[in-house]
Amino acid sequence: MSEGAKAYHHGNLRDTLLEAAFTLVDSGGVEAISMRALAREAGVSSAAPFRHFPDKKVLLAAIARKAAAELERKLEEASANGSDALTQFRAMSVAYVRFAAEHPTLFDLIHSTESVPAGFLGELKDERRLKLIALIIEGQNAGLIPEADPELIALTSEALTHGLARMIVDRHPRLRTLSSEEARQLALAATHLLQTGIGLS
Amino acid sequence: MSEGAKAYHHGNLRDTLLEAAFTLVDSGGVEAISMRALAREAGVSSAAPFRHFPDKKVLLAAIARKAAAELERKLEEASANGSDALTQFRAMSVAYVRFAAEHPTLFDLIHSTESVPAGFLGELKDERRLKLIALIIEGQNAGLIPEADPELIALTSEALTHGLARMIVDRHPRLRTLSSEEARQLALAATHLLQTGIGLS
DNA sequence: GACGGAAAGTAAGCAGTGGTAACATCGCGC
DNA sequence: GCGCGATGTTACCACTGCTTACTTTCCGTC
Repeated sequence: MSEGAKAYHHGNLRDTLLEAAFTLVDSGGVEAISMRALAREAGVSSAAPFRHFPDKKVLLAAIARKAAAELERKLEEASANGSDALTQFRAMSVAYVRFAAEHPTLFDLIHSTESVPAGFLGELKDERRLKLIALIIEGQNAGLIPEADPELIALTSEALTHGLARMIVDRHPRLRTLSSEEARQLALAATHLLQTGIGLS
Repeated sequence: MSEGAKAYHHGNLRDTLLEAAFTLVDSGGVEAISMRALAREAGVSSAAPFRHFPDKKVLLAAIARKAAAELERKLEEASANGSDALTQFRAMSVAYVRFAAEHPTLFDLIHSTESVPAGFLGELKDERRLKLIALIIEGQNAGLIPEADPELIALTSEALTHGLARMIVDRHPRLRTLSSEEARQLALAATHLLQTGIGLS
């Protein structure tokens, strides 16, 4: 097709829409997007998007999926740099909180019930949980982590990091206006506290 | 006004709307309500609600406020039964997670950024944080809690319980379909783990 | 008790939304 | 080269939040 004349068919509308929606959600939240606005921006009629996404929820799910993949990539990347199991474990916690601080609306979307038909994303989280448990066991075998129920340790640690992340996203009074570097420090301090224990009986 | 004839003025539209909206959100989430539907249900014209709530966000904020008050009441109630500071501290954590498990959409609304102009609710959370810190110091004075930075302990504990609550609300693969009794047990186990520590250096 | 303004309701309408149906056009495989 | 499925388009529907202009009621003041 020629450059100047706009073709009847867009070419790769699906990707264009997804990309635009992704950055819009990242910067302005879910409420910032509408099918029609996306269509307008892509220079296409308002019904066109529905050829690629049966309804809005499916679009949101696709965005969530993309965001989750991105998060997973960063977790992967973070843990890859660690030598021993414990360091990897910590690095993943920090990366998780950091992602939430840097992309709050995407983080929110990933976990919003509506957008997820409990399929792909659930599996992703499940996979990560298994990796976490594997890391813990590895750490236990290496004598770095004492013998407690790995599942409970994983769950508690997940809860702590997820909680920190959520408190940041939810603008907890103590944590609002937090840089990602501060988020890193906080995550480290909290996980350290978890690891050493408060010391109660 | 007579009983049978419907009066021009509703009488207490504001409360009626708020109540209806509250239970609707509780059972079906934020998306389940619309100004017009509420008006219809109250037997009133679609413009009437705007006499009492300037816009939808204000309505949602009012609901969030009500839900937050309810949550606070339950926390109060839970801690009132405890004898020592530590027991009260634990009871509050459990009550918090329990509320999330029982009223996920309300819990979500309370923390959703949109609905809250960072005023009343922020103060509530702040107040609770102060009470938590006070409890910790009290526990430290009584020899129940060792001498670590009370603020950090409070924040970590808050993160843990908030994280558990959120994981339940967000339908974490491991925690979906969780009864409120199971939520109680989990909260206890996790806080116990936090308190005794995993034991890492 | 009349009365006048504020409070609380109404009808009508606007712009915008998600979504559907019927029709148009393109491009690829036979 | 043609036919069909994928991908567009236009026109529409029901619905939403919200506003404007008008009406009715209540309630305090004289």
